[in-house]
Amino acid sequence: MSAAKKKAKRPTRTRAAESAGYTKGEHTRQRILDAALQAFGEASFKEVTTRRISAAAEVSLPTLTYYFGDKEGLYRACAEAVVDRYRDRTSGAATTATQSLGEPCSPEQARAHLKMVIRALAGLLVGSSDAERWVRFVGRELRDPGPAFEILYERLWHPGAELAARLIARIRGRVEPADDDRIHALLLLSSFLAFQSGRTISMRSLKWSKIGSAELELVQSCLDELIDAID
Amino acid sequence: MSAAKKKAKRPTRTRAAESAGYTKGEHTRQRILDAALQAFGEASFKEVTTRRISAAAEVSLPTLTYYFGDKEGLYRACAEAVVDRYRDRTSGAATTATQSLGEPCSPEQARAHLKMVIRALAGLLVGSSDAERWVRFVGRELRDPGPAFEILYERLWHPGAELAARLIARIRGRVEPADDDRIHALLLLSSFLAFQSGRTISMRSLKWSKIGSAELELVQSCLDELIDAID
DNA sequence: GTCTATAGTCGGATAGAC
DNA sequence: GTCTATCCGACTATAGAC
Repeated sequence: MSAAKKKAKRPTRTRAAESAGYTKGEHTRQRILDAALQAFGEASFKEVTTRRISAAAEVSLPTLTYYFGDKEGLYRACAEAVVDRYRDRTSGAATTATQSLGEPCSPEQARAHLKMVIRALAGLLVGSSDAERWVRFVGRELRDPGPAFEILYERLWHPGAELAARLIARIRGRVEPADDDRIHALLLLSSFLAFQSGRTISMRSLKWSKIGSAELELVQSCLDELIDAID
Repeated sequence: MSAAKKKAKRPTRTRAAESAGYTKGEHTRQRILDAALQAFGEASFKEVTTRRISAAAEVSLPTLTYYFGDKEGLYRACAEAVVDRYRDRTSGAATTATQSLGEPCSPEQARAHLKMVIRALAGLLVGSSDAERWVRFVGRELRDPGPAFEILYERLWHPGAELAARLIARIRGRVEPADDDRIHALLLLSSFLAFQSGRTISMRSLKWSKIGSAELELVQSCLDELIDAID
């Protein structure tokens, strides 16, 4: 509860071994982070135990403390890892779309960009198996704000939602997005998020045994229809 | 973990006092249920403590055991209470729409019915303040299946999603819903659910300080647009 | 860097009095 | 019906050896 140690005591690891690329410590740290990300994808901050994470990472309990200070520090580190990895994989479509907003852009171009952004999001979820867990992690934290809310909202959700809202505004011939555009963006992103986040129910409703690229393609064409309907 | 005591030991309360309407026990039981419903609306099964519920209901801890057997029994009782109360308040629009499916029905009639069902859902959320918590409870359980998943899926979600899918099929001139119709229904209901369930983020994105009937009206007109776009 | 051992807290459930 | 008292397991975090 002491407010001072925001960044935890993050191991110094200053001297030596930087030429080798990885110190042994960095490797351990990464294993812990992976295990934590997986765990926090499946359950909430309170539900996940540090014991479970340490077991999955095959380290002892105090090792988590050594690298991340406390449970909250580990949680925040997960959020930052998600933001980074997510950025790497969607920056393409996002920056293209963002650039297009700088110059004059026809409604149809904006529409195409919006579809592209949504497709990039969806593609992310098919390509890597753990991206599915990131979505659940992010969705949960945004619905029920916890220690990582600010990180995820400011660096992930807000930029994405704002981009979508601006594209929708352009589709409608506006420059600045109005409430109406933002609500549309919110519903669009929410439905996509909910579909992924609620895989269990989606699959059960549709009698699918998995959500592969074929299934996702169907969902995407529905989303495209929704985007085509804007205006 | 013993499979036998499905219904917990539910107090007998067989004899007498049925003419008075409520025994003292029923009143206590209800207070506990209300407190539990509120708590489970705000946090998950694991996160909520029985201690907190008993404190909120102003009874001692073993009293919960007396009425509901154990924590899971209480949780399931909450789910059943939600199903019942929800049914009471939306049966109007739902049965009207369901009946319309029995007889020949034009696409435009089906579209109007679908809008009506969505509006009934939304109205439920404005009318009573605790309905908002039911939505969070239901949404959480459906996303992350727990002890009450079957109850909520079979008696709440599935009927609703199937009704929506059938109405969408009719809008498109079909009789039996195809995958495409079901996906559309899923996205529609999900976006609505997500909007409510993620109030924090919705309000922050739109810079609203509350979600009252005026705000909900805006959301509904967006949803109407989405419904108008079907076909 | 990573461990074992343990302190201190809290949660679910039960025994048994009234 | 409702309570007080209590057991026992599981959790987070820390002390200190290696």
